[in-house]
Amino acid sequence: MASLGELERAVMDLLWAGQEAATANTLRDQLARTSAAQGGPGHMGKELAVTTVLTVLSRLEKKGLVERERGTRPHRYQAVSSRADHTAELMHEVLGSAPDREAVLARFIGSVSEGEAETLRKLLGHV
Amino acid sequence: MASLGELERAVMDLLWAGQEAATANTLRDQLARTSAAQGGPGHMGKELAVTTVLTVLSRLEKKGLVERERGTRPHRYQAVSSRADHTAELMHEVLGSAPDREAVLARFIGSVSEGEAETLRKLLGHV
DNA sequence: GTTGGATTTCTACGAAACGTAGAAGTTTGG
DNA sequence: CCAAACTTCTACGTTTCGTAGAAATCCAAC
Repeated sequence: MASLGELERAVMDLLWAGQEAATANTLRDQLARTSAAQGGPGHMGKELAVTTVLTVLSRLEKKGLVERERGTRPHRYQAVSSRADHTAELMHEVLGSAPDREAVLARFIGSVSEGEAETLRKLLGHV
Repeated sequence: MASLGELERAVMDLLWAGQEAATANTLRDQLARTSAAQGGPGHMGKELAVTTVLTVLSRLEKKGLVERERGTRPHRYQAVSSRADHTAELMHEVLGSAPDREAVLARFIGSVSEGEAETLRKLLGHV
């Protein structure tokens, strides 16, 4: 239940990018803009129905990725955890399903850039 | 296109576990046994139709996870890459989609057991 | 306090993925 | 050549996701 659809991911990207909680309407507008940016100059951003955005937000809420403030009238939505946290969690999920964790880590480390290897060394305390 | 269904994963687990390439029939029998083991003593392993297994194998082949020898008459199937390789690749996929790779790695490392941290230090050359 | 516009919830439909397998076609040992 | 084994084709039910209209709800202004 971890993977996201295309639109779900786009919404999460917006929520992760913005610091404030956002409303469905705001998100719909931002989605139009970002899709326009991706589609090129001539490609006008497609306006989704606000109900579409709300449906997606509800699904994301059910998945535990988003929470909403129900107090305010236009409900405000925000990501439950940061993108980095979420992605790291995903990585652990992927890793966790393996009986041979060490072997996986070995392969994983083996194909990491030198710069990132350096980062990792630092993060690991590197006594 | 990276995620697998339940049966697809069960098949991959068998292919990863066995060293030899396996036939659809073999896999069907093994699937019956392993599902019986999971289901408990009273739960007799459900025999899938061979065509079911073949369908799944074809789908896995299309996904690039499995290859088959077409020469032999009962085709023989095997995993394209080891589970460790595959899982590590998945981890890179998850990580790759993030613009803030370092932050993700930080979170990831932060929630790794001390034993594994030690393993990682060794793997990283630990100069 | 009623009403209209904004907002949310409910319901729904089409496409794709997956579990499942019968029907039909192909291959091969005898 | 033929039957048994094997593979491919076709198909259906379920779940997930993009998409959104219809219905219900809420609040501000009158």
